[in-house]
Amino acid sequence: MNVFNHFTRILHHVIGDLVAAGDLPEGLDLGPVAVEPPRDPAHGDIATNAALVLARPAGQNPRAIAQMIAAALEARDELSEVTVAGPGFINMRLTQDFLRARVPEILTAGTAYGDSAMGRGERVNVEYVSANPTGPMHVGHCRGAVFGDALAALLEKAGYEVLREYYINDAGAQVDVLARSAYLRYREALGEDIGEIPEGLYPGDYLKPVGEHLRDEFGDGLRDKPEEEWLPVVRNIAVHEMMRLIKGDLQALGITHDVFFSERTLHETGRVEAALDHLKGKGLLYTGVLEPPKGKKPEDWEPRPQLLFKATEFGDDVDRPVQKSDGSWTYFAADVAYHWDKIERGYKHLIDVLGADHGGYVKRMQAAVKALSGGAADLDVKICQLVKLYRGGEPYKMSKRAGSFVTLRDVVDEVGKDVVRFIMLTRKNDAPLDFDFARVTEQSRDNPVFYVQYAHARAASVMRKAAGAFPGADFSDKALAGADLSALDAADEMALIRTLAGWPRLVESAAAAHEPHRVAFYLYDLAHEFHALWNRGNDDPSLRFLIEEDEATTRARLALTRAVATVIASGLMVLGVEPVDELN
RNA sequence: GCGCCCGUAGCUCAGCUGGAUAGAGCGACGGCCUCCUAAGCCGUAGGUCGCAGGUUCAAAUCCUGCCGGGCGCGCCA
Repeated sequence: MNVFNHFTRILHHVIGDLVAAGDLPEGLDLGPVAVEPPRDPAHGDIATNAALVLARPAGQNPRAIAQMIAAALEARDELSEVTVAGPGFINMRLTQDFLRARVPEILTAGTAYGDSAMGRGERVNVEYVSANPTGPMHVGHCRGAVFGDALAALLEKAGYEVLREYYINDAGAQVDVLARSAYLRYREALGEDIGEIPEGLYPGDYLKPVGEHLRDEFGDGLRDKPEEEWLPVVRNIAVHEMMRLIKGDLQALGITHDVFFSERTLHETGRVEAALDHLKGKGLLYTGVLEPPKGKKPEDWEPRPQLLFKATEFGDDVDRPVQKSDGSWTYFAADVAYHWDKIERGYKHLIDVLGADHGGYVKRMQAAVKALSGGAADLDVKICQLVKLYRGGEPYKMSKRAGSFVTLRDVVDEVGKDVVRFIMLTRKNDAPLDFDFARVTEQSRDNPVFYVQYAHARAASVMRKAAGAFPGADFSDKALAGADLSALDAADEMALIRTLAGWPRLVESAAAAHEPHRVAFYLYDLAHEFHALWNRGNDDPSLRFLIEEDEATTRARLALTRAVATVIASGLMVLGVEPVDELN
């Protein structure tokens, strides 16, 4: 149950009754009415601004409205206290029984606790990673990869039907470069001395196996052919091999996509022309001359008529070219076709996860989606800022030219997938992130992954001890869900339950905002509360979870412990991190 | 020059889409292990929420203008 949605419905009923009784006017907009936890817990468990936002449209004093609403709410037996505070806030306090009832709810639901129907099964297309198929993934890619994957899982938890998609940029000049680089490795595999890899080609060793693969398949059959003949063949194989590499890298991070969409197929099947025709049919394509950007005029700039999309009609700053001077389509044109394809597949909600260098791309793509769908589809573009690498506080230098860039695989091998995933989500996506190898492998308290894992492991530890202390007792979740919880009454125990009860709301708000990092922060806070409760037992043994001479109290506390572990596991599942029962 | 993002404690960052007295970690200082994992907990210190206006019952949050940083700006993807 989302407690806040529950009381939103109750509040709407109360207001409806007041309208029916003539105490409030009809036609009030309840949209701005918020039911949320007060910032200061001393104010209660639930607060609403209803009286404040209704005062003006109702033409009444906010405190007077608040009094009427509060009087009606006092009849609810979930609430132990209803007060009007300040300018007209209504503060509510939940009864202990209502809060305690969340514990069996969690134990019964298991990690499905927090699942929401908010998405109503609506389909969402999430495109992420989409790294160029020219080599293994490097660290720069892994933030977007983890972010997209966690966002997809979060949306699923919130009740959406999610498709995870990867766009393969296999049509541009860079895959021709890849092909030439692979061809060189092919000649090398045939025994030729190729010397230094020329400037402009990819120098990495990862192309050597591709060269050997080509040799094994074709012998020397490609060696004396002209480039126009071997290039398409080599390119296809090289791209395929690079995608195998990338998929392996992604798997190391625990990421799988449902659809790998090839840019090349858009060109080969005429989908680009079709999409542009579609725009042309709406009168949104024209031939025109663009102004050069002021202050940063390219040397070789010359005014040139070109085919433009009227992006300015949909909020962009300038109209955008879809055709290059040699007649081929721009990357944008293909992307227009790609997004049109998504729309035609029935997706009304599109999300693109892109790197920071694509920031300037957002408006034109949103304009295109608006134009293509006639406003029926929306596109949210999540920009992931750069990850700066450190080792022990020192910036970690990378040289792409020397081929010494850090691969995603290096990072995962060194610190583990769970650490990489969690750390990538400890910043908002649009804030830069520092990643320090030394710190995240240290397993110290400033490493949030281990902090959260430790809480989960401690919970598991208590359960192990309990089984030994009470031989024959049934401490299964099913049994604990039926436990008498009246022993749970301390302020910090109730506070912990409140936090647990906030998980469904957090799922919904994080999903609505497309912000999976909120899950990571929530788990950190939850772990902190649990650690604090745990340590209370160090000062006062009667407050420990296991009281050997009091099974009833023990059962109640174990139920709470399992509820904490369950919600942590539920959250970690969204982040794609394995909960552990022991640390080392 | 234009667009987008960012600016919150010494450092790294949250702040629940406008709520009440702005929070956490690190760093500093001081406490807590014969006892469920001290990889933990508790306390102290630290703030003109970049600056100035505006919107309203209420602004770190929304609007405008500046200041500072990042990314981008036709034939790279």
